[in-house]
Amino acid sequence: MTTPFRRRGRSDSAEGEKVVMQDSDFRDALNSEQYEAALAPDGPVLILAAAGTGKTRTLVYRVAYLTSRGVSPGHVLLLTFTNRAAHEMLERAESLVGTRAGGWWGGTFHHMCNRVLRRHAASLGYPSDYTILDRDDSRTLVASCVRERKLRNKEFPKPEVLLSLHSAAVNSSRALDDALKDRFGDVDVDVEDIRKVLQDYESRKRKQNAMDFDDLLVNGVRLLREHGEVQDQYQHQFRYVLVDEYQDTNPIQAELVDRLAGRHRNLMVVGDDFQSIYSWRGADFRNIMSFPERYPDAKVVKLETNYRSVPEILSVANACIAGNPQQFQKTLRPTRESHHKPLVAYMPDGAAQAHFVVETVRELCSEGYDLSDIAVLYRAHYHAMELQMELTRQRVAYTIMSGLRFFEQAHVKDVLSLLRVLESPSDQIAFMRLLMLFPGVGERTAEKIMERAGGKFDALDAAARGLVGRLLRADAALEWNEISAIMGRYEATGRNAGSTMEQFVEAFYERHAVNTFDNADRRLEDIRELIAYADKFESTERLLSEVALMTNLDAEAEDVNARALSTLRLSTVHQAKGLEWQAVIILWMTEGMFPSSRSLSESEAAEAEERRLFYVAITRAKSELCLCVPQVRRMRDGGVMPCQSSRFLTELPQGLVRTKRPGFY
DNA sequence: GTTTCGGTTCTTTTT
DNA sequence: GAACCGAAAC
Repeated sequence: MTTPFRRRGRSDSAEGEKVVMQDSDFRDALNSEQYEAALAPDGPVLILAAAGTGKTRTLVYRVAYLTSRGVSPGHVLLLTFTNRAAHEMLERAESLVGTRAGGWWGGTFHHMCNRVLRRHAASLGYPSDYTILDRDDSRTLVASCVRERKLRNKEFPKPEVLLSLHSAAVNSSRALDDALKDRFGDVDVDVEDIRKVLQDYESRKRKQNAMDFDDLLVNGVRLLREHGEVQDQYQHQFRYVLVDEYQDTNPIQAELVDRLAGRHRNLMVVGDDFQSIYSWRGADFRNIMSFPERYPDAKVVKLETNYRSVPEILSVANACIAGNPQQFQKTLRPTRESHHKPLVAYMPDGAAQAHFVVETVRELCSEGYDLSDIAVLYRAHYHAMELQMELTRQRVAYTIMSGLRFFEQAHVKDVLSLLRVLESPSDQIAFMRLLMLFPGVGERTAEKIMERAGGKFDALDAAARGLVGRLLRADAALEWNEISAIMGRYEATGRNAGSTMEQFVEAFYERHAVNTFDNADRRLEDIRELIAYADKFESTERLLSEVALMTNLDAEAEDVNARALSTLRLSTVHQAKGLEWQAVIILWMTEGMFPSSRSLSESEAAEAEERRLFYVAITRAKSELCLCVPQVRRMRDGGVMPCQSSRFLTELPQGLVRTKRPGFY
């Protein structure tokens, strides 16, 4: 699908030079639906883009269109949910238009807020060098609040639960009570204690000048709401606001968008209510449903022509989603030639499923597909454990979009904690983490040391470092002194993150890792990568905030690798959103697994969301789709649990799929 | 009183 | 794998 002007954008245009695009360029590159959307006049626009209908393409051409009309890049804001989506969009737009990077404002909601808050933090009473807490940091902090209030009996909810309650309340701007009621119903919980702990959490974040992911959004909106002059500034700046995956916005994000676009009202939102799969983190697809009411003059364009999948796959997708209530009606219209029907394979158990997948992958390869054309998708990471072992045994190369993100791994966080301490004296979480690396220091001792240091630790202050050394036991103090020397040199090296981490690893962490982890080699390899990565940043502070927000970085890096190295791709359905493969295999299409029984028990609306998730999974496939249904689950204790076919399969009309029963003898 | 170690259990989805 | 728990070790 190379277009003439994309090549022109790459080769003919010098830096910053604009490529003039004419109406015929757009007509040639877009179908009539896409054309109508991309060249829509000013004002609010809602694009309902069903799966595989060229949504990104349309947005990219919208940006090109604006540019060709002389809109300066600095006046365009492009919001997406993932870093990957942002990169893809900006890259494609750049290659089309020929403008060099750095023009448009583009990125995730969290990035956008961070960028704005760094500039205006003072208005909200934060210093501009606030730290960002990732999920693990937040958990640690909540756990510490619980411990402090001596609530550690079994009845009290775990930190994760407390956080998700808090987040649910914050993201949908509701009272904690409502969130509690949703979660626990009439189960007896101590509301007061929960409230107190969460208040402690809030005040400790403030004291440490830290924001968690939710704070970035909440404070971003608060800044605009409470400071008219700041809101004015950005409303003027962003003459055009484009939002991708609008169906996944939560109320805070929707407010942010409304405010930013409030002046010029050139707001284009793109989404597909069928693909709304993030309600558990506050996303509300009613945002997209009610867009035409909130913007009565909105132009609505539907993209329904599907370029991705063969008709047989689209029939299954259309049938699967038809039963969901309250959605915009859209039907995927195929453009591709007819192919064979999707396959439903019944096998005895998980082991047979793993075998079957390997076999199927080999067959597909012998039919001419490359390994990188194939993906295995599943509802939850643990569904793929057995398959991972089988792939390793059979030497099939695969990359996994893992559940544990690169920057959340213990060893990476350990090394980064040194930088965090150096950059912000009030970062208690990082200081505690650093202390606990030393022998004989656990939670209690670390807390005591921090108290003695006055709740702060200025790593650039030799006296403060000396004090900590004296509070450690002898063997730990020896090691501390070496680290102390490295901290002392930090300023002199020009605050060089890479070399500081390098020294830290050499003087201390390498030994520590070997003694702590059985796979120290691999972890140290990660750290070397981290050190190399750090060199790309102009300052340590930039590195740290990027790291907190780019938890997905490895997935992106791996994405490139997988394509280059030709490996099979394993991924959750959530992480596969926005991607496509020639062949898709979906695991564990059984009741309890997909739909997940856990999520069904959470809320009434869960079944509809699981069905949308299944829809997302199916619509990733271009030509081949295979659904696996193991008949039993073997439990750890040796027990056997019979599995029923997923309701998403049994409710399909007759005749849409082929069936097969491999592995039965 | 704390830390550390070994064994056991259970895995949703993410910025 | 990692989080949790109980018991041994410091």
